[in-house]
Amino acid sequence: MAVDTEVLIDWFADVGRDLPWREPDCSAWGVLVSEIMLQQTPVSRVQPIWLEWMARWPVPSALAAETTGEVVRAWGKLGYPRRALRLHAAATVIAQEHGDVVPSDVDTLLALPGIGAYTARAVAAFAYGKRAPVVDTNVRRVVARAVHGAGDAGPASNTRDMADVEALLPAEDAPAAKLSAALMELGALICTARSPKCAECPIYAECAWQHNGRPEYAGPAKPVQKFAGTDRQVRGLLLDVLRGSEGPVEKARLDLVWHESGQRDRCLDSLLVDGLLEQTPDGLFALPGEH
DNA sequence: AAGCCGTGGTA
DNA sequence: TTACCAAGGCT
Repeated sequence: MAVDTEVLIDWFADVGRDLPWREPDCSAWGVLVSEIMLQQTPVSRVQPIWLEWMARWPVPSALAAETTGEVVRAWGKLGYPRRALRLHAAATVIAQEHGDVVPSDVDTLLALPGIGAYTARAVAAFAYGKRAPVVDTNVRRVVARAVHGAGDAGPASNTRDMADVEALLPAEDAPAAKLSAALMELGALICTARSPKCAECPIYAECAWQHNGRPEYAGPAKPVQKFAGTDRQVRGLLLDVLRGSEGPVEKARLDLVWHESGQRDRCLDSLLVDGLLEQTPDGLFALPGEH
């Protein structure tokens, strides 16, 4: 067997990080907020913001009562600020339709904005101790190596990836949820993308990748996202002006952040369309609700 | 379903 | 320095 469930669960209990959203008294809301923030953003950058949010908005209805502009401002530089809008929208639905209680059912979670296949199951498992295949980039890499003997995971295939993990999960809810956390932690701490620490791996002896002689990744090349010069960069620069200002600003101020006017205006428009910015009646630009 | 959506750390 | 990487989701 390529994955020794009990060994992994014990390993996680031993060396798993003491992250605040893993504390036994952390609410399901706290878990949900952490999962959204952690989408594509490292733990070290999420932790301080998460602590601020929990102190300020301890329940979904508290966040829902804020303007989206204030939420975007508090999101800071975590990146992908549309996540903040979706979390605000999810909090609103939870407050209004679910009695301010984060749902525990995967399908109900999936219906909320910003919650996809990973996050829905992560909340079910980590907040409610349910058995659900939690598949993120770490787990995909661990399974690719330990189970399939490959150097890394190929392109994601939701159905197949979840079936792979499902097959590893113990039958009972509690140990299954523990294993889900352990698989993620193994990928984050040991079975990393670059320079995996195989000498410290709790399942080294059973790992199919080791048995295969640690072959290099042989799948299709993974697309590399550019950043410099993209709309993503320009949108970030524009939004950063508003995050750093008390109130609305004139367009001339925004024009300073990027030289190419066509791209600049396209990005400004897309921010308005997304609801990350608003235009005031007198033509200034502001975070939504902050004027 | 391939590409877009931020930001910063690391090798 | 460039390139890769980081608890994805949406269209």
